[in-house]
Amino acid sequence: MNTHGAEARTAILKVLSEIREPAGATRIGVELGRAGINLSPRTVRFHLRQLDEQGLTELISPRAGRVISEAGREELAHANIVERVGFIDARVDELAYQMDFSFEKSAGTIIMNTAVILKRELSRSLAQMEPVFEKDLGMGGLLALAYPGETLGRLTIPPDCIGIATVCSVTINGILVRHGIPVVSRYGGLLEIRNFKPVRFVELIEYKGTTLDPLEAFIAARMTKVREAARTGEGIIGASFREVPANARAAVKKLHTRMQAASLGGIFAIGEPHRPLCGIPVPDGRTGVITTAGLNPVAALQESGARIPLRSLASLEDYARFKPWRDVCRQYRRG
Amino acid sequence: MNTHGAEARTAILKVLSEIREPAGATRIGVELGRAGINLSPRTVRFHLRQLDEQGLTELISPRAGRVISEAGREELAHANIVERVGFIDARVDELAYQMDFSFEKSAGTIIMNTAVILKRELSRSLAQMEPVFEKDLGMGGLLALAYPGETLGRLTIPPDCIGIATVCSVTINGILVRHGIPVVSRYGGLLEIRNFKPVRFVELIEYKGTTLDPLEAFIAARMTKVREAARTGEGIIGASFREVPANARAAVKKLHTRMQAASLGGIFAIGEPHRPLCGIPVPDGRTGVITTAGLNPVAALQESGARIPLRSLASLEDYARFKPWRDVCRQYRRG
DNA sequence: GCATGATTAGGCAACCTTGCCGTAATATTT
DNA sequence: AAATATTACGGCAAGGTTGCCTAATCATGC
Repeated sequence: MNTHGAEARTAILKVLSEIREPAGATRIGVELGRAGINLSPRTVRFHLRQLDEQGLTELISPRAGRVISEAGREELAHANIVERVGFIDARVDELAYQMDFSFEKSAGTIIMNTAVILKRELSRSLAQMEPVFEKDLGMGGLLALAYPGETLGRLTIPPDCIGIATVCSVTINGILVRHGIPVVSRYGGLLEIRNFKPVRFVELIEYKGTTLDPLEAFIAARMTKVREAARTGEGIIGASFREVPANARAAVKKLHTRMQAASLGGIFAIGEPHRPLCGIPVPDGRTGVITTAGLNPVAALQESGARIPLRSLASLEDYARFKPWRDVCRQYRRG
Repeated sequence: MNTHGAEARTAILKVLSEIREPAGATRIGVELGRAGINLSPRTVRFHLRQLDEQGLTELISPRAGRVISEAGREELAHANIVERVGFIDARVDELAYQMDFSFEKSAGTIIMNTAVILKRELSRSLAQMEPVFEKDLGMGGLLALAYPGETLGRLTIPPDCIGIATVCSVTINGILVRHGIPVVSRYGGLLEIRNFKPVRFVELIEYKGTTLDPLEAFIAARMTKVREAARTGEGIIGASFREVPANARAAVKKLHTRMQAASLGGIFAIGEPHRPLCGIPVPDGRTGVITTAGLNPVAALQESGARIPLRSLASLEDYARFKPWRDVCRQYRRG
């Protein structure tokens, strides 16, 4: 990406001003990556030196890196940066960065999706969702219900309705990132499965190029066949495609085991380094990872006819608020 | 885009092998652009000379350009190019290139979208669609119906159903391209309108990064407010965002007038060179163009409750098959 | 207090990208 | 047929991008 220089430099200034502490080229490079600007650390250093010469940045020490100078802030204020229109990838990274679930404490925040159904539909709805959890086609095995007047993130449940919260698969990003594994969320899509195994993606939308969550779109458009998938092992479910560094492959597998222990397992497949996974090519040095959509159980509901308002990547929520799906279902049957 | 060199060169070879005639750097650059690889003519020449040196291409004459050599074909066969997964932008360009409507003859093929409704719903459906055509929120004013057993592209109308064909806004691309104006289809989205004028895009999906037509997704997910838009002038309609060279701005305006004369007017707004249009930034040297979705009338139907199978970018169809919407509606009322 | 390891910076070199401009071959017009 | 216009090529130069490698600096552990 030959990022017309000046552009790269303002981006660097911006990062530096947001970090608020000295940073080196590596760190800055990572932050730039979040904004969709991919530059090697060396290139960042190249530009940093020019910024130094212009007096816009200052070298603190060859250990700490640089900070933005007063002149740099000035410059940044003048350079009117056209803000991006709010594409989903930004939100994904933001939420993944904010969540703070920890295995050690088995506590913290995770990212959730929400849906709202009518109170009188609850029994039928849980029955629809059960097989999806049973066959592990959702994101882990947790579920939360919210009653009228309660809130799920910024959503308040209206009278006669029930809020359903599922764990969003972006929670996986959050966990990986917290363990030092950078994750790129590439596509949301529809995954064909056969014998409960992934076969190929039939539709894809790139996170980078959409303001609407792809999974939300696919489910709202009723393009899934989650019920059938849960019943027969063949069908079409929501899934997303991520990329991790090839050398982090083992670490990801290990973390996945721990996630499963916390009922947060949602990794459906991990590819080989630089090998296409389910038809999706992977750049050199990276490995593809497929995660199942947290909304899959809700997709099953949608398929059964109801029109359900749903929101993926809704907000952060406390891990403690979620319960194993079996418990939720059992509890409801009793009460 | 620092296209790792070798990659650029194989891409050039591929273009050259598909063109089947001598071509210069400019021509090759345009073709590369279609594949999402943007290189300046000069850069293409740079690589061409290297290909010459490797004996993979051959200079015919400094007027005609180059051809691929036998060795070049060999090389190309070895370089296994991972084919892209079938993103929409490719289909857009393909269809735009294939259609051959001509103003002079007022005949030829155009690109259509299809939808299928129940026969008994026809009357109500036409009534729903009328205001949308009336207020010019669709793509032009043409419409075609197909009865059971007839076909629309590869779609055969089932018993008791009626097929509805509308003109796809990609037809505009086709017309512009045929008049030498290269068009880039950037986003499909939802456009907020006020007072029948475009205000801003509320959702966007990049054509380059999706396998599902964005408009199809938005309409199927019932995110439009076309009925309201037609009734009150305020609402949310399907629209797409295109880019044309800044210096073609006048030519586009002129062509739009002719399109309107052929009932194919669908350009909703043309921006200023390099100026953001409805919140979307435009690269230097280009101008933004907003076109209304051909499916907007069908979106109005969908909003009214029915669940309508629809397909955008369905196929080519003869211009003669379409009739002015007023005629279609009148004819149906009589019969 | 000193060795070790991690992190950062920057020199060097190779290569990619591109604007500008002059030259050459061919089409088109007069 | 000659003049003009068009189109393509490639030299030149400036600048972006990046891998490789070495030096400086700081935290940490012995």
